[in-house]
Amino acid sequence: MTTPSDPCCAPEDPCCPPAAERLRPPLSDAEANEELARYAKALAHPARVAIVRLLMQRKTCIVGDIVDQLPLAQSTVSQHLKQLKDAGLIRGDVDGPRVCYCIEPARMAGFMALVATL
Amino acid sequence: MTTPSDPCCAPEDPCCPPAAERLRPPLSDAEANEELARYAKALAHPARVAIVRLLMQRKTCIVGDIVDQLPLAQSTVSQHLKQLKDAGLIRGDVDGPRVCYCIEPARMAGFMALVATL
DNA sequence: CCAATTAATCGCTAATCGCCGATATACGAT
DNA sequence: ATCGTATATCGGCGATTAGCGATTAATTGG
Repeated sequence: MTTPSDPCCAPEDPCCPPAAERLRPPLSDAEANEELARYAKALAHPARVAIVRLLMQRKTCIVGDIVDQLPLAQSTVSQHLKQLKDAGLIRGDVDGPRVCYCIEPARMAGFMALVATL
Repeated sequence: MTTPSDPCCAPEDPCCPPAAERLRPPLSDAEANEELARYAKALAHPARVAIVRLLMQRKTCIVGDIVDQLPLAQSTVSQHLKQLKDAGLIRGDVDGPRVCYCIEPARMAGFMALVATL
């Protein structure tokens, strides 16, 4: 079994390759703009930037620990997590009564690549 | 006089160093998050991404040409330009009856640097 | 099975965004 | 001085965001 202290996104589960990697059709100019805008929108709030940074630091995906790190109500943090997840930048895995979030490295790399094209 | 065809942000006016370069005090973690969020918010719309890309391509800062490139009303484009300007990513110089916008390279580099810290 | 814990979702409010047409402002040309 | 062009700003509309407390759903421990 997986160790209870590091339940999801463990080393043996690299946290990304499963389904997300599509072929990336060339991606037209307008599409690239929309995709970059979507990522940027996901990061357009300090709390969400903080969450992403937190998840980048602790490889182990945290849960309600995120709530403790932010001066916001649990429901508000949950909404921010949802936005990041909808944008594809993070992923949430259910682990018993709690949920572990972790970065989607490929998406993050895609975002950085798009920023670099500016 | 400057050539009428390339009125502002001309090579002899590098378009950035005048006033914007402050000392950049170390910038705390929370401040970095807020700054990154501000930049991201400015780019959180496809039209604004398109504007930035346009300004990066044509070194000569364009004017209402931007309006012609976008499927939006003049007033709407003006609003987007204002948001980019307020975020510090672009600069607008009055040139007679028209206004020339151009990238603020230092700010753009700052944004990319912040993204790289994620 | 029941209680406790965790996270997501549901209203709700206030604020902001995105869009537009219309109006105001600034400037050059006549 | 006036007209025309080029931008910015205003007012208004519907949609979205950000925040919260309260509630619900899921799961574990007793």
